[in-house]
Amino acid sequence: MKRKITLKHIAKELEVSISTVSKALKNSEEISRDTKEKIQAFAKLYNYRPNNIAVSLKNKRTKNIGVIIPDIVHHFFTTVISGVEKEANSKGYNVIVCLSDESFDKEVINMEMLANGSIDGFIMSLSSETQQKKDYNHLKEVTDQGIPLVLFDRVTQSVDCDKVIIDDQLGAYEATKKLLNQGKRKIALITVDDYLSVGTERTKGFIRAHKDLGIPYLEKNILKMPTMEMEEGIIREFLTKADYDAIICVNEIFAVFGMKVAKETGKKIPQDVSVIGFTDGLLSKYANPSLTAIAQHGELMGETAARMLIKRIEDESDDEFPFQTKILQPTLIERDSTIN
Amino acid sequence: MKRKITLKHIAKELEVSISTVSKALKNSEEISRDTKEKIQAFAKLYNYRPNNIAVSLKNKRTKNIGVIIPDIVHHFFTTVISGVEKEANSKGYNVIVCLSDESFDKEVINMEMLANGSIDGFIMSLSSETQQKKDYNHLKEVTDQGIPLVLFDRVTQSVDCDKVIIDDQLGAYEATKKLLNQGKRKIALITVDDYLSVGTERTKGFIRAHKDLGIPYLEKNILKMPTMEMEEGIIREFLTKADYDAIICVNEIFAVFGMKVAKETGKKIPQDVSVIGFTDGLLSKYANPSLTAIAQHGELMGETAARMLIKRIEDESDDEFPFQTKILQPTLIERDSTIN
DNA sequence: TTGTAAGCGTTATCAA
DNA sequence: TTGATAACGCTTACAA
Repeated sequence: MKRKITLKHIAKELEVSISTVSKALKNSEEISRDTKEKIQAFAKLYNYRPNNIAVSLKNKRTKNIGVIIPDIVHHFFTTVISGVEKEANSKGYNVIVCLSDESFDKEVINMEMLANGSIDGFIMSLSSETQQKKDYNHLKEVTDQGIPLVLFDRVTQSVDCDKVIIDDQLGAYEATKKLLNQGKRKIALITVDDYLSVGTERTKGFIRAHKDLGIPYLEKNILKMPTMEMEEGIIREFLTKADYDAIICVNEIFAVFGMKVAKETGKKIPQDVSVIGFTDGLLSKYANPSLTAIAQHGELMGETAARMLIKRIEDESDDEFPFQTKILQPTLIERDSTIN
Repeated sequence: MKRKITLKHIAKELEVSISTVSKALKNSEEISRDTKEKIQAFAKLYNYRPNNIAVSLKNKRTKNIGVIIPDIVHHFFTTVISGVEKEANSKGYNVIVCLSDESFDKEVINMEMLANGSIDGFIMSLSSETQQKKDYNHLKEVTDQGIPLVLFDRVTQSVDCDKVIIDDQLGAYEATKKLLNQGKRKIALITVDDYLSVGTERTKGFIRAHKDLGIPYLEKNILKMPTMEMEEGIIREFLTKADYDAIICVNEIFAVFGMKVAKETGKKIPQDVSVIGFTDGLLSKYANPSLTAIAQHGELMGETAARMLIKRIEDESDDEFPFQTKILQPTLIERDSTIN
């Protein structure tokens, strides 16, 4: 077993001091060419690499970014990680991923754990429990300590930090408007309870589109699911009883399932019922018929969040620049579940 | 901005030595009750938390696990991460996720980066490029340094380490047998090129099932895709020309798409054509008709890998126990794309 | 019962 | 041009 080699080993072997080795490997002007060459050759031969931990302790920079997300199974979060990874890696950062599992406690624990020196900054999306409790002390603790934080997608007004969101209201607005313009008058909306920021916004957009076009929306056609978790029974019951000619859903799983129930009850898609879902993931693409979707651009969101965070981390100036909220534009991807 | 408090601060404030503080916070018997209480109260008040980096440097233990996977968009890898996270967190470890993007170079870079002290061990699945090149020096370097490594799913014989795989051959074998037993005689197999370990194994299982039942398999009904990436054109062309009464695919994306093409050409599923896919993900569950799938138990795989790794990491005994390869059993989940 | 000092692997300042 | 030393924050053997 080849043990990892350190500056000390090289120094002893070549009978120079540790600091000479350190400088030589940094190609410092202070060291003579001969010595540098000798040391560099030796280091290369033994494949020397500085120990990240020691460097971190010294510099108080870990080059790690902590990402905390509610779950990893929803395609959207996956794409965000992918974007964060990409941007972070290109700037020499690693990504530590923690899952809160939609639990407040796990979110707090993970945050505390990482905040004790493991990372230079956080990128996170709030767990549903956190949004429900409206308890953001753990976030404030972290920002108080001067650790940069970027919230994305599920954010809160109560914490001062950089944010990246998509214009959820606009996404819902445009989807709704499209359907209304095509003559749909009985649109069903399957959304989530208002404590989830995305639920509120999307519902707002839905209502606003109706108002703007002077068409009444049907209160009883709005279903607010308790969480983003699939509960087939609730959706099935709702759609069985409701009178609708279109469905808009807060995520693609609900949408695909809604489509299924509609078909089961003899409705044709998109002729009888048009369906649009949030999140443009694999499900939407490969559903049958393929699903018209509101793309949330998760990868871009991740990249943007990472870029903002790294800028904050690497900002040397003492006068802090003000926090920003970047709002990305959703895109309607038209497929076969709506009339084009 | 509240700066992070250290032992030094507490020591100075309470006019004791740093080691007294350290011991008091560890509830050491050496320290008097009075002193301990005073110190603990102060630490609590100021919310003292030891700096992970300093502890890591001292103990040569980071409590971080590095996970390197080819991509994060395939549902299977996502579930593996989820399993690793779960097991790791429960044992006090964080998970650092790196994506190789199926690239050999990125795999090497990520590994080197993490190997320099950032993690206590690796869990990884080989990138396709690595399996193609058959160059595993980066893995050997790491194991030579005594860093534990657990390979999962895409593994290689060439590296001595713990491994977790599912019995891919068996999965394909059983799926094939089921179809043959139902009278299907013209099964099409959409797999991947042999350089990917999973491709080889699944093809073997397909062929073995035919042999065991004494039924000839159709060489021309086997399509080997260049990678796991979707290339609609290739699959569409293949299925358009082929004469088949069932399809088995190496992943659910291929399967769902295969189903689509079959339907487009007027075939009924499952009456005319039965379809089975590897990976039991969201796509399979919500496809229409829902897809019979060979579950790879990604979450269990992740948990198992993490458990094996942590055992290795925490093993104190000098006589190393031999490397293990755990083989998980796939499960056939029957849905509507096959006759039950 | 408390404190001193060495050490983990680096970097950086200052002295030789 | 090189080296000794202190420092990052913590742990621990040993001394007081």
